[in-house]
Amino acid sequence: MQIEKVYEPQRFEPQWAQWWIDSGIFRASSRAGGRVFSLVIPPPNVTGVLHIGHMLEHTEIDVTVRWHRMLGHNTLWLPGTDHAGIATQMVVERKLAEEGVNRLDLGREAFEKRVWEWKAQYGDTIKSQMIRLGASCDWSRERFTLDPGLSRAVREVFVQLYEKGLIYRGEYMVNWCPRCQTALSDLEVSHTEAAGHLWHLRYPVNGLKDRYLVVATTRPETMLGDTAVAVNPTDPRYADLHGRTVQLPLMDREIPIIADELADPEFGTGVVKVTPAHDPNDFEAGRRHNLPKIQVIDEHAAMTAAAGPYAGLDRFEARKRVLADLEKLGALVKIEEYKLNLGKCDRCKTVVEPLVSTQWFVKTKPLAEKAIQAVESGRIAFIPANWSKTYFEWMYNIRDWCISRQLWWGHRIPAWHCGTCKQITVAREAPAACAHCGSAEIRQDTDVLDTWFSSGLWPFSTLGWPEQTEDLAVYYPTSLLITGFDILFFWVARMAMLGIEFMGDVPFREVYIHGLVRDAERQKMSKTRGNTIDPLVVTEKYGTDAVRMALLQGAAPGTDIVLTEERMESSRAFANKIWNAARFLFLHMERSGVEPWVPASLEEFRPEADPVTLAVPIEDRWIFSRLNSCAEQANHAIETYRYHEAAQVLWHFFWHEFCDWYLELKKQRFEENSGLTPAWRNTLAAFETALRLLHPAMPFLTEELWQRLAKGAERPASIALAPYPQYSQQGADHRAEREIEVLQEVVTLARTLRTEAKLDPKLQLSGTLYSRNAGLGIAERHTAAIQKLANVALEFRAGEAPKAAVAKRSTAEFDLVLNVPQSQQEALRKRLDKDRAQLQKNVASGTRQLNDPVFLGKAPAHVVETIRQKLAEYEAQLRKIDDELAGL
RNA sequence: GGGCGGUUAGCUCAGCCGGUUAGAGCGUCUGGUUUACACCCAGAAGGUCGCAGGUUCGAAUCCUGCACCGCCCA
Repeated sequence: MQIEKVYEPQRFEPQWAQWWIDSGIFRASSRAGGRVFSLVIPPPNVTGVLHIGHMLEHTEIDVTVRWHRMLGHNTLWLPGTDHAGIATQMVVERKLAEEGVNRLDLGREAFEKRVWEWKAQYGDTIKSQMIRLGASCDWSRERFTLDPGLSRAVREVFVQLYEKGLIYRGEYMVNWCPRCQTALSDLEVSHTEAAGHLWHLRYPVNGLKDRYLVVATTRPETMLGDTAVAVNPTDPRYADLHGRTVQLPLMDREIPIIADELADPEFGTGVVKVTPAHDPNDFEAGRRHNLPKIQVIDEHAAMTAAAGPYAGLDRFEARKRVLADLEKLGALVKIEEYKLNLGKCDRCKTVVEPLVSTQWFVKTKPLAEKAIQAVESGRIAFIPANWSKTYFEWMYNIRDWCISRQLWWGHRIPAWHCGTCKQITVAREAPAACAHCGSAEIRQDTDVLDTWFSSGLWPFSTLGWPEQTEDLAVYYPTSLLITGFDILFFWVARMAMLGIEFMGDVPFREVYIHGLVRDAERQKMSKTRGNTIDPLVVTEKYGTDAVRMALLQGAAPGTDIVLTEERMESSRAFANKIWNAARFLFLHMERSGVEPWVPASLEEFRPEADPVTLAVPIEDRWIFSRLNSCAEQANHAIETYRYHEAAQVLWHFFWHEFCDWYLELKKQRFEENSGLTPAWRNTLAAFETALRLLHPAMPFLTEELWQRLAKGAERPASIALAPYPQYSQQGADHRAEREIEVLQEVVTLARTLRTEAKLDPKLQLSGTLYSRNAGLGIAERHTAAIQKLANVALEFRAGEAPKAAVAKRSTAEFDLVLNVPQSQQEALRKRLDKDRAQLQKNVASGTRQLNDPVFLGKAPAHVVETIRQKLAEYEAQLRKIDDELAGL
């Protein structure tokens, strides 16, 4: 039974990753029955690559999913990808540009073909990466948003919403990206602060000599499209001008002065220019006052013919020329520095241009109301709960959703325009004729839908809707969604609205919002900063399990995750520790002539008694009690998404209980050629149980070791299908825990004393342990173990240590005196002084409380009692220290 | 402008529905060539819990204000 000296995950991780998929153990069955746990993946971009944020997300999902699977639940993790309209189209366009081709030259059909080719080439990258990282999803149910079934769902939803009047088409102000050549929703525009200017322009009032109005603008080029100026109706400065006109410089156009709330009397001069074609607020004002819209900037951000002499110029060039010309006219009266908010396209960072155009919209208010209600009533719960506030904030202020995109990669809008009667036919399948006039001269709308429109259906479209499939019946609503806050509005909110509308029930019962992965300086990771961590690179370096553990350790709900090389190194050390614990066991198994073995039933295991003494070895009783407690904590932590706590509990148990104490105690017990004794069965069962506890967090290592351990036994095919250890009341052995605690206390006492006295570690010492209570008897039972672990031979005496004893150290229960040379007195005195100060503080604080009648009157009895006991202990310890100091 | 969150050991963070001497990992220091592991073992040092008030017998924990940092929405 050879096992390599050092943990080398690269040797076995890829094999298990592949075996898990090939063996189909993560395939869900809708007919399996039992409690259901289902979850859909937040679909990554089909042509993208995994970044460390995905790995965090997938690790958290995987821990939860594996845990449910081990609990025996009917568990489904449904994977898949998103077509990511703009992003993917951009990538392919860039690729074409390298070949000197643009998409318009190519034509729509040929372009779409190229994108599909691209998808075929790169579409499986994510999948292979996820497999490598051990994601336990059901690949037989993998979906892509442009699959025929999901496309059908998209058309069905579009048609139904249209028929309900919740989708409309109309001419409105939208965010237009001049580079992507498409409309964007409000969410796809990110606002950044930028240094700019506020230019003050002077417009002469017609019919009043020497009377001018001064307007301030950050975008002077739009003045070419001004069709009014506005003053506040309550502003006395301009009350006499209502109904008059001004003469627009450069264009020499007469435009009205209107009274409208749009003008804020407090801001600037209190007069604003009104450009209904190029500003959303002005657009609304224009509607209120029936103003004409003059479009002076086109969809390429160039000036239109309506801009007169500026026609054809780029918007920024036009700005310079307009300013220069205004200055010549003396119409530019002031320039101020100004911080402005620039709206940029999320994808390409081009400054968006507000343009009036005809687009499709979803009327969101009625959908949002139900989605709000679902969270208010608790049918959807956010974890951490605070995220519901952000959700409500957005939902209450929701605006209609522009869903049409002037792209070629996506779901084509199922609407046909009639060339004859100009009416629109919306249909699930391509109609032969116009539904209104019967004309065959119909053409499908050229726009595609916002990608989020299709991902909004993800929790049910992936399960087969609109077919009433078995999967849909069993796995919808999904149990949980784990995702990032950055897509709370884009995706989570839309799924909530659409799921409730079309399924009549919420799409998920809980939403766990994870944090952001940051670097050692707490910086966000980004390609431009160059501080990204490639999951596959670090996985190769440290092992997937170590990276997972490193991520989990930081994954406290509501906080960001700081991932550093040091943290991954220490996690690898943990993995190495487990590896070596296994190695230790395997070596001794060989010496003892023990074959790999696991219990026939992996449910609860009861440690067996020694056939001679008829007693269960104390360390076995203890480790099973500790396992029981660890199981309780780990289950609770995973159940409540406290991944950091699960990681910590498992880490501490394995390293500092199983390795530091249990295996150290076991070392003395192994015998050559003993065969598979009850004690061996206890040890192997304990180790096997510990591996199962760790499996959701570290699937590869635990599978590798478990398979070696369980060789030949009747058992599940994989540790992933073995039961997750559970707490049981009978499993708690308080007497065994007390025994080992005493042992630990005495051993630690002796070690501390030895180090403090700076004694040769190899020197075998003698000493005396004193105690006034039953602890003495317990310690005495473990004389041999104490001797071995602390290298000290003890005598045991009832009562207290002699006052004058030197090299003495005490706990509440014990005094330990080591027989050491007299030369250590100064070191001892320093330590005693320090301990004394702390104890005096404690005694003072306890005494104050116990002398306070108000405290005694109001504090609960058990608190008072605890303090009373503690105080007595402090006082006793203090007396002993005083005695020892006196003896020095 | 509106909203949310943070400030605890050198670093990264737990703890916060009030109640023992505030914890962990990493780092630091001291010592260690015990045939599982130096990716290790043993031990130690290190914190006025951002500041100022308040509530309470009792506050890192609850309330108010302030400062600084971060994020989201307009």
